[in-house]
This record gives sequence, structure tokens and C-alpha cells, in this order.
Amino acid sequence: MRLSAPPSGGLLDFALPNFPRLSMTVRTRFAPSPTGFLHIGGLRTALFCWLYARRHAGSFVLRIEDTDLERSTPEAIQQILDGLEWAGLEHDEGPFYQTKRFDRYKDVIEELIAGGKAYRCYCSKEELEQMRAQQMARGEKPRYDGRWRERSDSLPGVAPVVRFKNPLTGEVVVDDVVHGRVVFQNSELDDLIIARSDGTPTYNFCVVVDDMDMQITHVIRGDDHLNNTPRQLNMLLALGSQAPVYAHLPMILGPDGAKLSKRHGAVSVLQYRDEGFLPEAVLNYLVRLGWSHGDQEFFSIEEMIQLFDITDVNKSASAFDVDKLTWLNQQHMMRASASRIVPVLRWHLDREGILATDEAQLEEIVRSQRERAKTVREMALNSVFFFRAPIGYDEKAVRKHVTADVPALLAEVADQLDQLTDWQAPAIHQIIIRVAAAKDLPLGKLAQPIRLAVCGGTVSPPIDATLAILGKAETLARLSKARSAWSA
RNA sequence: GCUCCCUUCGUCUAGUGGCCCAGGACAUCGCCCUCUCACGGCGAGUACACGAGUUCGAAUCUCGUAGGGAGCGCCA
Repeated sequence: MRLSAPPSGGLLDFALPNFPRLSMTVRTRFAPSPTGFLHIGGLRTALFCWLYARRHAGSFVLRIEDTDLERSTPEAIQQILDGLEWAGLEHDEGPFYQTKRFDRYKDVIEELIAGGKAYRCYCSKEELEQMRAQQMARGEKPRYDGRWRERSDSLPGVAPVVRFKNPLTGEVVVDDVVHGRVVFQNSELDDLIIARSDGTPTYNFCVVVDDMDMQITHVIRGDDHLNNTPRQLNMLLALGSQAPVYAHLPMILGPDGAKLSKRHGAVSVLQYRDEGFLPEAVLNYLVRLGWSHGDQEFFSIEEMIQLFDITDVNKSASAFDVDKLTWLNQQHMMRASASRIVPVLRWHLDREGILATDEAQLEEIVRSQRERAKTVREMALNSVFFFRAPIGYDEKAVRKHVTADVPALLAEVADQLDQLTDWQAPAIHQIIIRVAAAKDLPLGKLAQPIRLAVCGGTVSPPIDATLAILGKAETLARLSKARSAWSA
């Protein structure tokens, strides 16, 4: 049985705790909490989950962990959805919202209490705080001491929390795909709260119920969760479920090696889109953080799917390096088909207030600009002159390149270009070198003034290609305008 | 404080006992190409955290030390 995506917003009722797993179809999930934007770390986790599911023809489930009613926002949910969509990490099921599954959690909690596997605790927050403070003072690990574990009475007027009865002895073994065998002593764990005094379930508990209900086979997440795993495993076992495969990914650090946080280098993945990065480049960069395939640096999405394996993932954290991302971005721009880049370029031009409609011209721009731009945004910025005549000329460049003979030289070139019927780069090239040769000038002495005249600056694709894209009429108009500006 | 995790060039990494006085990539620097800017080519410097042990032989195995990180919440 495969679960198909239920109609959006519908209450999920595929709660099948003891339902035997009928197939070994891989099922991964990405489970962000919507308390902020999706950043690069979250995207990498999502990518690994997605790749693993794709590689094994499994399902990638999206689950929104919004049990923290205080901090979850609809805007954050939308941001996450937009980020994943931009990256192309489409999910097969979901998004499922934990807030829509409260009834299910409540049932499981009751089941646990009835089975003697959980109990109500009437401690006040103050009481717990005091307990922790005392333990810390004694140099002990702060943890709940189980004072209500064996009680069955209640405190009138006090709303209790529900705690999971964690085993007191023995050990929990997490066979992690990335970290290997990690052993935890149950004596180090305490009875964690699974339902707050207002009745709402807590994170660690919801995760367990969801992973079980959604029949997740591979839990791939950040290794900041490694410490949570033994608790979750104990609950899973108490619910009679079998454990999924765990893979705890190393964290991504900021450029300086410090933890990536909101105020420290972490930005929304959508910002990378705005800065002109291609999603496939960002994914390529991310897949190489903690994973490698020999010396290969460049991966298409297809190659990633084909080659990625969770068992090859590294254990150590890695620092985010924009320079390498930028290099990869250019590599992807250069290797992609021009038609792949055109819509992105158009989007960035649009943001500059330029409405570009000529598809063929845009393709030419991509072809001539992509090796001189590291991002599509940079490409757009460098290409503005194709759409808008320069409003002025780079002064320093004028001083350097516009000598007394330049106006006459431009007139000569303009005359010859005017005769040209075949407005193509090779023919334009012939004219320019012919004029330069006739005047016994190196090509640069002529190309730079022309460039300055049509672009306003000294940077552009090769001059023949530039003029070819610009078109005959526009080229002649700009040459004429520059000539009069420089004749004075 | 306690528990758990991590440690190869500045950065991402290759490396699973001899092929490694450590390979690739980004970045840096130099040279070449060149109509600008790039792309591209060639080259240079830079790393096995430290200490013991096992072994004929260790980046690779073991132990310890140091450093970094995570968790210990009625946050996720």
C-alpha cells in the first residue's frame, strides 16, 4: 500500500501504528519547523532526503512541524515552500501539518498512559526549575527525577503534563548510517514531557508518531538531533513500531567556521535566487558539503541522483564558502543550454526595469556573457547596455582611449558598417580589423573606443559579438552620438 | 557540570595499513592566451590537531590529551 497525498488540509487518517510494512520502499521526510526562513542548512538536509528518495525510487514526504504555536507563522511556511520549489525539491506527499494531527497524538498519549508507558506529572515549572538548579549546583546533569513516575494520585487544580516512562536501565543503540554505532545509557535519559499541561503534544513525541504513521524508512536530519534519537527510539519501541534507519548529517557552519545562525551568515535560500544563483548550482555546492564522489566537482541534478548515497556522507561539519558556490554557479551557467538561462536572465532584467522580449537576442546575450559573469544577476547588470543607450561615458576610459583621431576613426568604421547587409559578427569583425589595419593600428586602439561608444564602459563581450547583438541601427546611432560628444 | 559527536592545505574534500615526505577543487600568487572583461592553459606556496601504543610499515587501527560542536526546555 502506498499512501497518496490526501487533499490539502484534510485530516490524515493513515494512522496505522502496527500496520506491517508491506514493501521496503524508501520513504524519507523533510520536517522543518516554520519559525523562520529556510536557510542553506535546511536546504541541504532536504536535498539529501530528496536525493536518497529519488535514487531509490522512493517517496519524499514534507512535514511541517508547527506544534510550537507561539513561534510558527504562515509566512515562514510559505517561505519554506517557496524555497523548496525554487530549488526544485518537489515532495511526493504532504505537506502534512502537525497541528492538524492533534487528535491522533492525543489518542496515542492516552494509549500510552493506559498501557502504563506514560504518566501524569503535577510538578510546577517552578518546582522543576528549582530541581534543575540544585542538580547543576551539585555538578549533575539536570534532569527530571521521576518523582511522579510511580504515583497515581493527582493534585487538584493543577493541570498535569504527561511524561514518557523511559526505561531506567540498559542501553539504547543507535546504528547511525553516518556516525556508526552510538550507544546511550538509559540512566542518562529522563522522562521527557510528551504533552504539555494545556494538552498539546511536544516535538519529540510528534516526530515519533509521525515517523511511525508515515512509515518513514530513513530519518535523515542534522546531527544536532543525534542526542534526541535514543529518546525517540525508546518511544518508538514502546509503541511497537520498528526503528527507521537513521542518518545524522554534519552541520553546515558559517564562512568563519562558527555556527550558522540567523544573525550570523544564515540567509533565506531565496536570497541566493535574488543574487543570481542557479538552483542547480546551489544544490551542486550543497551536495559536496559532507559528500563526495572521488574528485568530481561538477554534478548535474541527474548525476547527483544517480551517484548520491547516504552511506558516503562524512561525519564532520563543514564551512560555507561563497567563493566556491560562485565558481560552481558560473560552471553551471557555462554548461547549461542558453535556453535554460534565458528565463532567469529575463527575470533579473525585469528586476532592473528592463522588459526583454526577443528570445533569440537573449540567447545570444547568454552565450556571449556567461563566461564573464559569475551570477545571472551579474550577467543582467552587465547587459543593461544592450537595452539602454549609455547616458554617459566612463571618464577615465575616455581619457585613456579617446584620442584626437578617434572621431574620424569612428566615422570611418560607421561608414563601412553602414554598407554591411549581413549584420553578423564575422562580417563586423572583418570591417573592424580592416579599418585598424588600414590605419596601421593594433586592434585594441579601435575596439576600445567603439566599445566605449556603444557600452559607455570598457567591459563587454568581444566587440564584433557586441555589435552583432546590438543591431545595426542602434550601433550606428550610438557611434554617431559618441562621435559628436568627442568631437568638441 | 554531565552525556554524545567531530578533528587531512585558508575552505570543500580524496584517502579504509605499504601506490602518500599525501591527490583534486575553490581561493591566493606568477606566467601564457588576448580588442576590454572574462573564460581557458601552465605553474607555485599551503594540510594528516598533539602525544603514546600496535605493526617490518600508520593520515589510515587503539588509547589518551587538546580544541570545536550538539544535547541536557511544558523550543523544535
